[in-house]
Amino acid sequence: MRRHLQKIYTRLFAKYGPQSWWPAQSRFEVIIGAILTQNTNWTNVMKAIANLRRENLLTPLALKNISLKDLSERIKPAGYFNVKAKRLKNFVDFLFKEYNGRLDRMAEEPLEELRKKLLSVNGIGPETADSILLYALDQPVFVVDAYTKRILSRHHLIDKDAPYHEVQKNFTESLKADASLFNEYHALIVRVGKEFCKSKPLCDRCPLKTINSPIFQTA
DNA sequence: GACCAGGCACATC
DNA sequence: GATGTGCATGGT
Repeated sequence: MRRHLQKIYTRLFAKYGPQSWWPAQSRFEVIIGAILTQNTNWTNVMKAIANLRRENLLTPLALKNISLKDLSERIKPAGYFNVKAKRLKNFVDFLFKEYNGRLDRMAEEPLEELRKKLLSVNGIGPETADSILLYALDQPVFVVDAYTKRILSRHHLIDKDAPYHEVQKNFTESLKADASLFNEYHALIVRVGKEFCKSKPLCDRCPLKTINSPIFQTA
């Protein structure tokens, strides 16, 4: 497993180079994006964030003060707008309740404790929590997403419905706990996934096709 | 007009 | 504990 995961990273980095994630202008914007992108194409999320930016709504205080209805109107392009407006509100309420609305205070929380607290917020699951920890707070936490599972399971490195934590463990046990490495690795997985995981003919041209993984040893 | 996208919570068995 | 379902827009 370790060798495969290291090889996949090397291969992806060689092909694509640094991705320099997260595409956002502030830590708070990273968190907003992490919630809005749940099961949603990033281009739709960008439209929603542009709407928020236009009205200077990308701050904890602004989102605290806007009504649920007004917020959902503005994030419509991101889809699931009623659910997501509530989730954004839930996070902001949490931020004010626990940290006086300040991300710098939240960032002082010990990592494990903070992760637990984030997961207790309704609408923040493991991937969103870990995205916040890694991409907003620069903590060495590996983010697992649908592409991660799809790619590893297609290479027969994990079961296709392996639980989140199991998949994550493979990475943390195989790699140095380095935030910038985890940052690039996840971004690269999304990059290659978007490009090559859409159909079987594409899959055959994927840069990961020739890694020395079980699926190609037995084929 | 299907099908999919950087999930998550909740109902039901 | 496993499985199913609702949530919704915009691009291919």
